Amino acid sequence: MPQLLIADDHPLFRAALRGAAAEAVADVGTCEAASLDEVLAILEARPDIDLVLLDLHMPGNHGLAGLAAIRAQYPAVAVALVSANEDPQIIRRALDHGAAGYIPKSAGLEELRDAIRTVLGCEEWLPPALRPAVARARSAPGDADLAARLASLTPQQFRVLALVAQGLLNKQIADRLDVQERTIKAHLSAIFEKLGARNRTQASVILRELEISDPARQTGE
Amino acid sequence: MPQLLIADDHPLFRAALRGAAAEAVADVGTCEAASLDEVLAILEARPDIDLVLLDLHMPGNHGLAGLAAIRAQYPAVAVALVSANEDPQIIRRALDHGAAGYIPKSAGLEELRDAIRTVLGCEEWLPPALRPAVARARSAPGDADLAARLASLTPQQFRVLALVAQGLLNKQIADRLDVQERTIKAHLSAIFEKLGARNRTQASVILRELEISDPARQTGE
DNA sequence: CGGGGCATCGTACTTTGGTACCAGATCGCC
DNA sequence: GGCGATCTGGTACCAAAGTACGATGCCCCG
Repeated sequence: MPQLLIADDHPLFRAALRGAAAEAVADVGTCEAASLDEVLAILEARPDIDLVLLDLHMPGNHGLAGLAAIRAQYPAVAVALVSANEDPQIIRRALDHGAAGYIPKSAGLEELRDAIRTVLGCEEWLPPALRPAVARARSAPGDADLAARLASLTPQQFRVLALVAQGLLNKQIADRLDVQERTIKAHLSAIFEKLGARNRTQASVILRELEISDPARQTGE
Repeated sequence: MPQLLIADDHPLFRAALRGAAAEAVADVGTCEAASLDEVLAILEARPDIDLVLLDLHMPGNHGLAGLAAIRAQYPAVAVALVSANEDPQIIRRALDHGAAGYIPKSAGLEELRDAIRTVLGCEEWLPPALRPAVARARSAPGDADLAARLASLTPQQFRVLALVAQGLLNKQIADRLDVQERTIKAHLSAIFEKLGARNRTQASVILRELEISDPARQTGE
């Protein structure tokens, strides 16, 4: 019985996704989250989750940071993004960062069902209308590389990086994760090595590059 | 003779703004820039600039960072933002951060002329259609505070902060600004004090909060 | 002319960050 | 069982960051 986590801050839209999932797959279990923190907490508590439907823009998740966090901490979980944005460049970036699918909020019920079924079957799904454009879209320079670097982080390393990017001291991070400061230092050395950074500030910059994904540049002008 | 700096990465739109400015004010001098770096270079070279028309989204300037940079480094220069985004919340934030006006790209020639005249006369200008909505919009919590803190930075301190946020070492920043490392440390202590940060990473986080202002998030859902 | 803000730099010190080299424990997998 | 990856930690050392006293000169403004 496949387990689905629906992450969106709009209750109505969550209900719509839940309905589509129930119609798409027999005996599907669903749970819901309204913020990125909730998503990570649920994933931690329930290792049986197979798929996350993740809103690109929800509290705690601006851009691709949430996707990268889930991919790094729970590599076995598939993530399909849900967003109003239909820019092929953004979709390209999402796929580069390991998204299993990309569902526009403008999708109809039929498309929604198809998408959920496909992604649960471990296949990639894109809106049919956008497939050619996405195929044409070039990956952002260095973006695939960035994705590979971030994906190479172990779950614990990703948590450390996230706390570093908030400006915490090593000691504070150690307390938060319930380990010794020495261990944090070990993780950080590995993180710098993998990301090609030379100090914590540069590593923070790299992580924050995911948070921008600036749709306005392409669509807003 | 008022001096105007037009900052937009689209040559056609620069031409339109230049034309409107010429019609709006007799004997106006204009120059142009296509990136934030150019803007700052021109402001450095020409202290006679009175007003900058600044695109919200141009190379090197994603969001309000460019506005804050100009306000901190050249407090005497007025800055009017130009953007396709018409979200009252964003406009509110821009005003909180010291913008002299906000010109939507959908504005007609008549509005454009009016806007340039008004702002050059040291008065605030907003698109008439949006004035009530902006007046109603509450400032983002802590945003006015953030603006005050950033505005209290001296020009040199702002440059130091910008370099810190890129992950540079104190020594590298010192070389870049052609001073001793000790001086950078002095600036950083002052910056931490003003921003309420306790280390360089936290200061970077504060600076990067300006880079968001993501139109698609508010309008696209 | 005095005061204040700004920028510059000096010495000495403490704290934090980061590296080098190392090793035990666990777990999944071939 | 053996292998590799991950997480954990220990000692030691050096570099960088940040603080605490200080100081000089400049420029603007009342």
